[in-house]
Amino acid sequence: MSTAKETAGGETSAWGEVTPDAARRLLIAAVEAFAERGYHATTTRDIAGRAGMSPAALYIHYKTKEELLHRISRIGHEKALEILQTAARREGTAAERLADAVSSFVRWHAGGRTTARVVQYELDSLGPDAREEILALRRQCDAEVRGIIEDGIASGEFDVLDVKGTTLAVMSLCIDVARWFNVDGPWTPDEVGALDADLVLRMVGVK
Amino acid sequence: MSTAKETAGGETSAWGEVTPDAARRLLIAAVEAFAERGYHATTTRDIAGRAGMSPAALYIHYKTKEELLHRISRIGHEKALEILQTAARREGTAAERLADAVSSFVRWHAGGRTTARVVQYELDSLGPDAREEILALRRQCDAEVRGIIEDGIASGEFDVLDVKGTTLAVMSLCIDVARWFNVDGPWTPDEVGALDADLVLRMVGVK
DNA sequence: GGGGACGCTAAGCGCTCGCTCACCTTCGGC
DNA sequence: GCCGAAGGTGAGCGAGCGCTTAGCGTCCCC
Repeated sequence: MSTAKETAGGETSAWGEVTPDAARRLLIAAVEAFAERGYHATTTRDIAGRAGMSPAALYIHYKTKEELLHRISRIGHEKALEILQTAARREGTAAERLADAVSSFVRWHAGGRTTARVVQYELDSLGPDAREEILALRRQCDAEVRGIIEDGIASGEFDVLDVKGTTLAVMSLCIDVARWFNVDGPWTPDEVGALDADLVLRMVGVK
Repeated sequence: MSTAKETAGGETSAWGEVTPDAARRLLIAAVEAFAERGYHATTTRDIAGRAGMSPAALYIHYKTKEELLHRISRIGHEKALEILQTAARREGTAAERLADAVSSFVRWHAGGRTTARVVQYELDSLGPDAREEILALRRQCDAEVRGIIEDGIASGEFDVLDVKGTTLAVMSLCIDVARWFNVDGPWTPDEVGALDADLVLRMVGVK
């Protein structure tokens, strides 16, 4: 549904929906800065500088520094949810859909590590209202994965003791990729995705 | 070895080695503040205030705010390594030792979530030299787990395709507990430890 | 081709940060 | 009973923070 662009690839290609051009450049600069140094260690001067603009330019397009984080977080979570929904709703067995969900979700965390880091680890830097909005999206992500696992149990494909706990463990495996994945490391995002998909199938008792 | 106190329990009980008393109180205050708000969002006035002292008192016991993080990080990593070494070197099959390592490591991350959060997620806030020192400890932790997995493969207990990748996945499962675990949630640290140990055994092909 | 909306900058405001310094207390040793 | 070390405080420094404001160029529209 919606757009049909790259799912797990380019870092900057996913922000096409942000306009005008200057606002998008600032947002991409903010993603990079937040990912490298963290939200609180990043200054508005740093963001504006990366975007090739003066510090004041930021406030033409965004009311506060926090609004930048909020926008990044919401767009990122919406993308993550879209990835999981696509995998959950496709044709195939529960095992196939779970493997698809994990591998594409992991690919997104590895390939778009810069974005994923901000999305997954800077949630607490948001104010209460914004955080609650993002948490709702995160619960939807959990629900998509739990749905697939429940399907697999119902069809007899999976052997799972604790649905909630296993769901959380699957999410852990995917999300933690954003913490350790290194672009210069020994793996490509595809390889990590395939590896983790295999491990997850083992966790739910397939094969 | 060394002390024989609680492994996964009380937050503040593990800092007995820090003296004098005022230095320990400041360090515990720093752990709490860093865990709640992050290193960069925490002020030295906040730390001193939590310890019931004036802002200047901090600099009698620590040269900089970063030295506090460094001390916390080193002691925490040493504790984590000790937990994994104890499990790796005990008697028993590879499966028993792996389950022991995962369950006690997860218990530490869940029960001591405040400390574990700082230890696992504030590494990048350290300067280059301190970070490199901590990374060496982290590599030792990985090596302990990888060792158990290799033992299990050699003895024929485990069926693992990618040793390095599987090791990383096991660590991910344990470490990510510090991100999501909630003291007021539905699980005790013991329950999460047992659940994750079971899932890890499935990942390495036991049962 | 004049005028207003838009996008942006230079300068700087008020504030809080990490950290320092001059000074004060407490206390064990002789 | 005096003395120096150890541990603490109140005040405040210079710097850098998030954000604002006054003003400048560049378009589009009629």
